[in-house]
Amino acid sequence: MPLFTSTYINKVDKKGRVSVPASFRATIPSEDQSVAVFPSLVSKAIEGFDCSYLEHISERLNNYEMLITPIQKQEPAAKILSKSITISIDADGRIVLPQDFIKHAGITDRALFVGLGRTFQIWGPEEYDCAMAQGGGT
Amino acid sequence: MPLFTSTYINKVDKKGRVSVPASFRATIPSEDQSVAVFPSLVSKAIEGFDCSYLEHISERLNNYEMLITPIQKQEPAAKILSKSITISIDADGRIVLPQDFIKHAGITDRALFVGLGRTFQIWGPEEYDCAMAQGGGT
DNA sequence: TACAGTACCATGTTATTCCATAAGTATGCA
DNA sequence: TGCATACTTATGGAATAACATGGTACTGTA
Repeated sequence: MPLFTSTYINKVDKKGRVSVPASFRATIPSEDQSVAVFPSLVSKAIEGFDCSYLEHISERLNNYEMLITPIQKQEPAAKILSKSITISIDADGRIVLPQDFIKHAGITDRALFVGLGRTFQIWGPEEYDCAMAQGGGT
Repeated sequence: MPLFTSTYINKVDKKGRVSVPASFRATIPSEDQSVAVFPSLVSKAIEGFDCSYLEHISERLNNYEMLITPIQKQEPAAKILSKSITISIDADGRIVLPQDFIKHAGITDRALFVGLGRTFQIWGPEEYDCAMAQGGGT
């Protein structure tokens, strides 16, 4: 079951250190205990996935086309790649989120991990509730 | 293909532990003795199915589209994934239901398993009778 | 030397595994 | 057909392992 599912809330310390939910770690190949993340283009959240998914995003780009296309007209995939970083998961199962990512998501002391199958998101709990209340409810 | 059928009532202990009906276990592939469950989006019940069905739901999502679509506009499949957990069935044929799932279904000390073919539901017996009385009965 | 980043260790809590028992069901034999 | 035996199933409790989290020590860098 290589899917990210469920939601978890973990604490974030002053240095931006936070535990990755154990079930998320289980879906990441044990060889490269690391994840790729970038600030969402459309939400106050951090998007995340395992690193192999980066290649999947890259395949959407025709890199030659990019050479002759103004940056304003380039695909979202280009923007995603330019904003993504890979973070390694330490021996205790934690990652350190960059301060600007934390700021983008409005995270203070707690992080909400949302599993979405092949990808996941990291939210500030309050921001997530707020976003879901604005039409996310079914 | 084996199907979930019939209904069973089993006891739930203080920790949320409950036996999965033997006939349900028989319909789950013996390799991964586990089930996926989530709080129903439309009922006071817990929805359940074998894990391969979770992948089926995941395939409904285009995760790349998700990266450029606000969460408020995402389809129900995203919500299901974000609420689903996979629970392994222990050596004694039991699972542990999370407290918030139990609360959602109004379960106290007994759980009603309802077979629905490819999927099943877990209800509090009283809530089920009540729901069936309100026009659900066929 | 001060700082940021990283690795290491320690602890309380929660979840999982193991063992034991009882009840019910099917099986075999006289 | 009646009775005894062996299984499966459901359930309760206790031992064990995993997880999340806070803190400290080490590393390199400005």
